Amino acid sequence: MMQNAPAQAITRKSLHQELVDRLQPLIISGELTPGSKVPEKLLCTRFGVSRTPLREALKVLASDGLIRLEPNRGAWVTLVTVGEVEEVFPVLGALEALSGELACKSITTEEINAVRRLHAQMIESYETRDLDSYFAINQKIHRAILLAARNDTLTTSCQALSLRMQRARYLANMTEGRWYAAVQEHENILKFLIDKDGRRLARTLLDHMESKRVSVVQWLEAQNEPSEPV
Amino acid sequence: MMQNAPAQAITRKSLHQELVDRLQPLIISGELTPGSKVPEKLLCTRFGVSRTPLREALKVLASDGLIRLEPNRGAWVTLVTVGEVEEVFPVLGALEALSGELACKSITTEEINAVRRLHAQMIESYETRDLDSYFAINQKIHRAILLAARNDTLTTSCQALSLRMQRARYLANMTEGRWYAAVQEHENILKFLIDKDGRRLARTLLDHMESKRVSVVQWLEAQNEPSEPV
DNA sequence: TGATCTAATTTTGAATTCAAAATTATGTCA
DNA sequence: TGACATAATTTTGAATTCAAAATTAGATCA
Repeated sequence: MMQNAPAQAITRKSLHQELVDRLQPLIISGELTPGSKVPEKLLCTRFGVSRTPLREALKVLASDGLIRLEPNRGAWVTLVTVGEVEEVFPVLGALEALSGELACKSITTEEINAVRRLHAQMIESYETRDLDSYFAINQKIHRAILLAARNDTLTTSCQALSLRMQRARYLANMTEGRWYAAVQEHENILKFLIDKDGRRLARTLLDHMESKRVSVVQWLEAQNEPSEPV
Repeated sequence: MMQNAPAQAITRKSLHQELVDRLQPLIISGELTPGSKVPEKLLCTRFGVSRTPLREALKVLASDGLIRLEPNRGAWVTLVTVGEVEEVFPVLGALEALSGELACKSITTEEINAVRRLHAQMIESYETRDLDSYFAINQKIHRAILLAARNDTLTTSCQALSLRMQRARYLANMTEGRWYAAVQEHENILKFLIDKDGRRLARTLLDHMESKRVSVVQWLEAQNEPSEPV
């Protein structure tokens, strides 16, 4: 009947939402192996919940494209394919460009300063070649611009797509040259944001995303070289 | 390792997916009254299913923004607010603009001819003042361009947002002037598509969406005039 | 009358149960 | 042995059950 309450039992908001929030990082981080089956039973044990809320969460994650449901065969962790990257990045580019444009219209001085500080931190991470930290701060900058756009729908859409790419982007090992270029792009992003030049910021964010796309695709193709593409 | 069968294999739809597909039209059409509670019990009876798959479907619809889940209080049909429209249309505009740009790169002559025919039909609906038909064909044109863009992610994102606006757009009674202007915009859309002028097509689609936004907001505000906004 | 408290009822959230499908294991025979 | 068929087991999908929360109805009293 009642299962013993495991270490960190979940009590907060709706259980399925909590599970969505907990499963996402497992997928992004690769702890749930891409291409593998979602271990329903194991996850139930781990989170101390029954199958009902877990399966509700899986339905939501499937509609976000993080997992794929095969009727009568279970749930599978999707893997980032070149085709998907080629599809998602242009969309993400368009959305980030919009976020830049809108942000320039409503961003406050304080918010700009916050981005300025984040940028400085990111440069520091770049100089010490701390990739993890670099990625994390990078994310924060993009998110800060997104929030300054004052459009929750845009934020949600961006985040959903971003999530799908995050696995790949995390793993994509930057070359020295690409890394340098990315930092230069970010200098421009900061500049145009300070200038509140929406047009140029949008353009730069679009190009930035296109560069990321190229970089991620290159990495993926290098990965697929030795083993099988899936 | 695990190489799966072709994606388009014989996939019976899962019950929850079937329910999502069935509930969407009920919400779009307004059969489920905006702002009202989702009648869980009634829907179970109507569709002859238990609460489990229905509730799974509701979670997915909630993540699409068509309903809102209030913990311990049930599911509520969301209503289109001015704020939401002001948020969604710009995003939809950016995505449709992208779709136009991409479509110009890959659309075939046959597909252009299909749009041409749809356009002609739409003009006919306009001339006979058949609003239902006009809306339906209008949708098909936008969808045809979207499909020509060859980007499933873009299609999915657009459709999801479009769905949220559809209720409002459906109800928005066009003024004679607005309707005429919309038809003119569509003349340009067709022209730039035939010319494969991605730049101008994108621009036109963006402006078109902006016009729609204004039109829908006006209608919504007229609605909110007599009664209370919720 | 109507405001407030309490009990009954309904609804919700989630665990459990159960049938159907898929997977794995076992046995048969060329 | 190994290809195939069949039985046992596991997994999945969905109905049912049950406890908790919310809502409604009813009673009490100022």
